[in-house]
Amino acid sequence: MALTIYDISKKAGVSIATVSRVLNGSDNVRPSTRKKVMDVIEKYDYTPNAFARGMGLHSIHTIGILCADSSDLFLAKAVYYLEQELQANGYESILCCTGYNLDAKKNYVNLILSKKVDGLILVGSNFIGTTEEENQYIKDGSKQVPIMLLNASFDYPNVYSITCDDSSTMFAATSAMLNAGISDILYLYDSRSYSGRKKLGGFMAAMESYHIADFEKLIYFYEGNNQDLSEVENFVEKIAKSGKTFHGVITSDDSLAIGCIKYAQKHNIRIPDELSVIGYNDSMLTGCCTPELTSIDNKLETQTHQLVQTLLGVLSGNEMPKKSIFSGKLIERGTTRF
Amino acid sequence: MALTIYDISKKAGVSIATVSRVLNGSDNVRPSTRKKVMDVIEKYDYTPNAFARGMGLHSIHTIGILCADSSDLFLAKAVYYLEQELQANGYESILCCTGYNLDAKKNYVNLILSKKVDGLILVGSNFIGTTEEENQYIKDGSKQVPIMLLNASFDYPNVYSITCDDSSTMFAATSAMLNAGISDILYLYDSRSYSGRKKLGGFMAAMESYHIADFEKLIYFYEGNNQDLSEVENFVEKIAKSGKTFHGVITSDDSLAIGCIKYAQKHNIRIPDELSVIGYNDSMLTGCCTPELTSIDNKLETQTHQLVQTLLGVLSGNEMPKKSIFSGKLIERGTTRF
DNA sequence: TTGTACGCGTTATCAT
DNA sequence: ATGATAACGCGTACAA
Repeated sequence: MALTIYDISKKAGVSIATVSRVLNGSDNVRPSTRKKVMDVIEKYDYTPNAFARGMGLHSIHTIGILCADSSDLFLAKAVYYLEQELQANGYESILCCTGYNLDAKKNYVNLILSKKVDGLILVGSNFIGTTEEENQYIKDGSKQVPIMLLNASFDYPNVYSITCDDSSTMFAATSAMLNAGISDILYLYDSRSYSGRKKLGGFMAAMESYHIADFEKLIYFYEGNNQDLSEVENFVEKIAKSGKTFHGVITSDDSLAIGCIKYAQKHNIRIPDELSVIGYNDSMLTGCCTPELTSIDNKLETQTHQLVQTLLGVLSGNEMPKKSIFSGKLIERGTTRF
Repeated sequence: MALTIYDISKKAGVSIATVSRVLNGSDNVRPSTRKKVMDVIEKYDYTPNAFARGMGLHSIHTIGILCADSSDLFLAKAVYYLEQELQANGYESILCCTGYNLDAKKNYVNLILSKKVDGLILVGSNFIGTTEEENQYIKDGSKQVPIMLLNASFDYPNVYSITCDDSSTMFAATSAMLNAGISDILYLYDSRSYSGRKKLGGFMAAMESYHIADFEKLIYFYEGNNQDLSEVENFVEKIAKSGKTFHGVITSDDSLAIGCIKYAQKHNIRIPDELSVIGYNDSMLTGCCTPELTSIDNKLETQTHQLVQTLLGVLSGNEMPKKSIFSGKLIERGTTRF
């Protein structure tokens, strides 16, 4: 059986209150007493029981992190940065992988809230639906703890949003391609999430502002697993075989772009001479192909930093910005020549 | 303030003991009483306080997961599978990213143990050092809870190891390349972890058994970040420029193999005609290059499944295998022709 | 500066 | 089948 505060107090010849004071760094304890207690604590390697502690304190410096799939390149990196920054600030994190089912997410939120976490971070815009009904679970949760949204935005008390301006970033990227004289652009996306809609919106706005006719016919939604690059390649091949022609590709995720490059290489389509490609997220995948993939850096590390700082501020009772919006940046590599 | 079991008992007109019985699915409750209580619980959306519960139960079905870097492709996937399987079995997981510093890991283990987790999973073989001293923290931890090692092995009471037989798998892969008539093989690795040493050992054993002379001169340790593929490419280029020639490459990780392929493509070296390449982990990177990368599948999902089942068995007090070893498999794709 | 005693919300052990 | 009550280990007023 593990030692309790009573055992320590007895061995040190003081009361439990004194041990508690030493433990929690109270000033009102004589140095000699403090040392006496510390010696015993260290000798027996005593650690206070987290449950008993949490009961009184009503918090144990723990943040719940929810993400759909921690093996997704983008989400994994986000989780990593978040965990690191929280840790550095004395917080621990409970991770839950919810999958992409909105119903399941609701249950996970309740589950993790019952753990009395101090805050909740929802990683990825797939946590935000389009209807009020779909977002009710966020409203409910926000009544208990602050909820932080990474890469998504939702207006509600005690809900804070950190995003990259996907819409205007995508607008800029599309414009760059259009300016380079490429107007038959295939747009590939695999998520209708908040962020996914913003990206698509930015693309469409750019196409419209350049008065490109019938551009919608080159917009495709990919249903499959974006980690299966061969499947993506086949998807693109089908589009090409259906008679559609395109000299540019813009995708909502690097993996989709890689699939396009694979397609092009298979058919000896030269990149970027005959086909220009832009991905999204600026992940490690950008470096795995030849030529390397032009992509959009959405400043993930900056976002996660801001998120944790905002959360810490909220938990300290400070007034913090409800929305923090960063600008993405087009990182030009070999698959484009603008 | 959240409702307590007292509030519920009062509203339902029963004692807290009865509420507790309903909550914990005891049989000794009259159906009508159970329904009465359940109605109140649902009406007020009551959830028992996890801390108070943990105090009594001495556990709250939580497993600590430690990994060096949750954004590493292999580790991320492992974490995902583990979290899913634990969740499916009613366990939650606390994730900590420790980094690769052995000292830091020690602190994290203590930290997470103080949270009263029911077990500890160390993901990745970098948690095992070569000296007794380096592994002391595992011995210490195992006195409190069972420790599960994924992709590493360590002999000690209450420590369980799940591994892929990296050594013999690498031996087989190397042999396959040698049988294809390629004997000047560049071996690239980026980790001296338990698993890293096994792989290297398997490679060397194969080379020796085929009596290849001076093969050690083509073994290189890559110090950099394996997610930076261009850096890997440069590393390979330097080796080639130093006068070394090789017609085969075997790496300890897919990312290193991709770097080699990038090098080859840059110099118009035909794959697999002039250069055969084998990676490790069978990650999504295998599909991102043309031709696709031959790699070694180390059965990660099988391993994580076995790990969780073993852990659950141990927690239930069953006698479980101390070591579970699976066989890896060479997945042949376009970068080899055996 | 230090100690006493109570409260936190459960579960578990007795009675009834 | 149900109720009363004692732990569980800690933080913290309040007292000394």
